[in-house]
Amino acid sequence: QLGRFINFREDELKGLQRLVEPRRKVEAHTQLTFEGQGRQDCYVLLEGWAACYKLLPDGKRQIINFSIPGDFLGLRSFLLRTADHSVVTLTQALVSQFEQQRVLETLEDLPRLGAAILWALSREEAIVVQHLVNIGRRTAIEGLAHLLLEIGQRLRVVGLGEDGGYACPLTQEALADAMGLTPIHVNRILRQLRERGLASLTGRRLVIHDLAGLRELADFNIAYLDHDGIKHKPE
Amino acid sequence: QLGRFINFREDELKGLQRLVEPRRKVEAHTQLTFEGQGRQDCYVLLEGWAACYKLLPDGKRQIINFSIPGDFLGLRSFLLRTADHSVVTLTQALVSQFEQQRVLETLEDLPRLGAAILWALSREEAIVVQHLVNIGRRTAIEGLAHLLLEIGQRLRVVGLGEDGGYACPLTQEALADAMGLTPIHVNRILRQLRERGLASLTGRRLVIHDLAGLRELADFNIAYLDHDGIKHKPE
DNA sequence: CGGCAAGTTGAACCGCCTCAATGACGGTGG
DNA sequence: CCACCGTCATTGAGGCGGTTCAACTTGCCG
Repeated sequence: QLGRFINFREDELKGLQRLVEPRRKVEAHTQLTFEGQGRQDCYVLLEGWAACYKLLPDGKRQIINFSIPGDFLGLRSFLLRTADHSVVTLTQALVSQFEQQRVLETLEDLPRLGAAILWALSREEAIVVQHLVNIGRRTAIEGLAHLLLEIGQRLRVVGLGEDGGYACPLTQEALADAMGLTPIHVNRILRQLRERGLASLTGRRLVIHDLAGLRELADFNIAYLDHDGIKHKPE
Repeated sequence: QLGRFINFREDELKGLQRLVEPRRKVEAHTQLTFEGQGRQDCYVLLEGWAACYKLLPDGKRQIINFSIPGDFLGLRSFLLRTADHSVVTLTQALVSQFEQQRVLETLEDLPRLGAAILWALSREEAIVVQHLVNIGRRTAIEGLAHLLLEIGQRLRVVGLGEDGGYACPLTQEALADAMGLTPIHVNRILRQLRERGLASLTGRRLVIHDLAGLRELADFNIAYLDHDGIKHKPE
């Protein structure tokens, strides 16, 4: 995945591989990291879906973003003293773990790897920023449309999206926690999308009936996801 | 500012200094970067306040975060192909500019500098994530209280905050665009904060009357800002 | 067949928005 | 020195989007 940013040299690939510990299979609904924990490792999600979220004292949950295969998990608080969020799997998943200390050591030898991670983090933040706009300044239907389009595009980049839809294990409750809404309202918004002939989410699968219409509604600009790093500008 | 993360060596400081171009004085309400622009430089804000935001087609504005002295401007889209946001100054300001190309070259020689930037970016993202929670899952008064506390704490870290309040040039409109509300509603919420004896924002200055009460209301946990990098864990 | 998680629908309520008007302040020019 | 102006703050009345509470359905799995 990082390879989308720069073309790695041999030694860089080797260094990267040394970092990755054996893969681990994980059940659905398992906590991978907890908010507030001190020592933090970072994962790469190889298969399955996960969500990164924060909890409030009264039990409300805000999902920061959804992770699909190829994404980092916990990259954000990797260098911070305490994790600022929790991560939970949404489906069965396959992950591999990085150790903080070893990554830091490797970074000193392979500076270009650091730049690649910097790029990945920037992209992740661009996604979070879009969610902020979704919640803050878009109506429920616009924001939800945007979210569904974004996920579709990200899936396509890693080869998991087909035209016209994708397998989507997100429950209405998960979507609600991501959008700052109630599951009940998400249900009604999904119905609106269906009745308008734009998209329908039924039985773990999203079908897009009118891509152009959805994009127009959501004001979806692909630029923040489409980049493949600065490969286009070789050093 | 980056020095809060690691203790730099001599050569690293020198390399850092070579990167920084002459300081530039900028008027209030000047655009520093535009969403969608291709070539991007990155700034450090030395004096004054700025805001980073996105615009929607219908003219609505979402402020992503506020920048105070010591913050990077545009760090997030530094490595992305197109800027995902705009930056505008809110007051008169003093900035110095980095050039993308030269930073990338320097990173190869000084890998620890890369780690420090990675840390700064992580911290910035943690702030954005808090805003997401403010807007998504907190009520208007809780979220606003949280935002005001966060700014106060950040100011204190750079030596600009006094106990009991701080100079705050944010208009109610700016606060509204940050919180996903209308200026009118921000006004009413500020009144509530005043009437509850928690804090009052009048004439470019925020006075905090009951810090503990505010923190309780906002569920403010300082951890996401308090860290000073991994200095505590020398390599 | 029983049980649980997720989805669906209705009715009443409230937080925040919209539209509209007024007030307070600092700057500018006559 | 005052009249004028633009920007920001303040307040009211009415409406909409989204919530809350509650009930019922559907689908899956043992």
